[in-house]
Amino acid sequence: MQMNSESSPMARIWHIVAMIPKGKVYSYGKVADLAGLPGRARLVSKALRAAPAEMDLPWHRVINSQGKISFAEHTQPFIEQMQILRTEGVTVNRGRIKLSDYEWQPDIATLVLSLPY
DNA sequence: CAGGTGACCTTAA
DNA sequence: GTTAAGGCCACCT
Repeated sequence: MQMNSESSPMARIWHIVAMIPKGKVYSYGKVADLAGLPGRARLVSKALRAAPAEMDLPWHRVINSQGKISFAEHTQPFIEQMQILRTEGVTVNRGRIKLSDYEWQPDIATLVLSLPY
């Protein structure tokens, strides 16, 4: 999906989230950074809520900077996110994920080629 | 316009 | 390992 430099902030966020590989996770803040929106992590959560279901965006791979699922524990969304991550091979304990094991390490070259110039 | 609220982040203790 | 404060920004009362 190639985009021009006029793509909306939300579209750029979706684009980055779609690049997170199965079995990996990435934080709201870092997604915002790669989308060219430093300091706007909250916009990422908004974008995930607003994403059309048909996009099949891997929203579950986005967690907070402390390596935890951001939904409140024991809530339905929390449980759902944890279950999906586990089916992808991610170990989750009490909503915590070890970033040293599962954080996405984006490839700069690939990234540059897929972003607007 | 003035708060309050979030699927947030960094820093400092 | 925590938590608290301050910052942040889009939205809603």
